[in-house]
Amino acid sequence: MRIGELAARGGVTAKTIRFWESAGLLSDPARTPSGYRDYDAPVVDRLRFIRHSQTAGLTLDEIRQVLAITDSGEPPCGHVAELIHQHLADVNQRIRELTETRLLLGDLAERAANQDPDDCNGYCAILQPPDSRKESNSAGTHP
Amino acid sequence: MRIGELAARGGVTAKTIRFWESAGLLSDPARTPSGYRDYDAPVVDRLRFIRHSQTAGLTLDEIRQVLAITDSGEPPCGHVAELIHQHLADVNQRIRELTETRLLLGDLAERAANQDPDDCNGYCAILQPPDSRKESNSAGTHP
DNA sequence: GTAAACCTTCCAGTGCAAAGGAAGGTCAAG
DNA sequence: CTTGACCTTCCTTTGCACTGGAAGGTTTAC
Repeated sequence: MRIGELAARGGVTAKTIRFWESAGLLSDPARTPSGYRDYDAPVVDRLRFIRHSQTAGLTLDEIRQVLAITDSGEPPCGHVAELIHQHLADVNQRIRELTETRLLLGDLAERAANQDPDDCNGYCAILQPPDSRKESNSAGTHP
Repeated sequence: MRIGELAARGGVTAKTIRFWESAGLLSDPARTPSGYRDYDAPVVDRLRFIRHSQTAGLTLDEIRQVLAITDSGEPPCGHVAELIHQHLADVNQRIRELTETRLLLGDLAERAANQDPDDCNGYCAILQPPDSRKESNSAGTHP
């Protein structure tokens, strides 16, 4: 199978396959006499594996490491479990941050709804940090 | 005040200030006779405003637009409200995605805990997509 | 008087994960 | 025989927000 068909079957572009190859996620494929890449069917599974691992939040570099261990014949379970726990922690942290951001945005949206434009002395009052709204503002650059 | 002091007061680096200036978020400051940037105290507020807007999820380009409107003397409330609602939607979407990822990772972590390395025929069984571990074929690849 | 700390401009690089395009070679159908 | 789809390598660009470094000028402290 040539790269176009593999790309279609794996749900990626040919560009992406060449890129993954150059990044060490795919080993150098066989070539036809004319130099075209010639793939076996199982490579489709490998592509799926990579995409699935991406969905789980692993970077290409981490996926590359897991694949290298897998390819060595060693079961990568310990390494993978470690990566997963690390990512679980990262994702939880990111969710916490975003939840905080959402609260902030909700507050801003509410404020935007009852904002009198005349109160925007200095910088837009909607976007002012809370601690600089309670005092009279000192910002006044108004070119 | 020179750039170093402003940086310290604004909680950013001097490099960042020059970058923001080049990106149009800060107007060209006055200069000392020797060419050093010479800032007024209110610029600290502007830095804070930028950082706070970043926390709210706005890009530098969007912040630049809001600041341009503010600097024009026009109240940017409508524009800002629109940006905020857009970002609220983005953040909610991102949280949904991450929550899904967390579920997936939790599942993977659990699987990793009771994984027999011998079951890793082919690729690491922990990271296999569910539909290739079972017979059931529910095609549901999501971004 | 000198050394350190600070400032200037300009150019290049980082990280991630590709996408875009140029210049050319190959393959199958009509 | 020609068209056009597909393939090759190599190089550049994207987006975002900086960060690093070189080469030089200025200010401040001792």
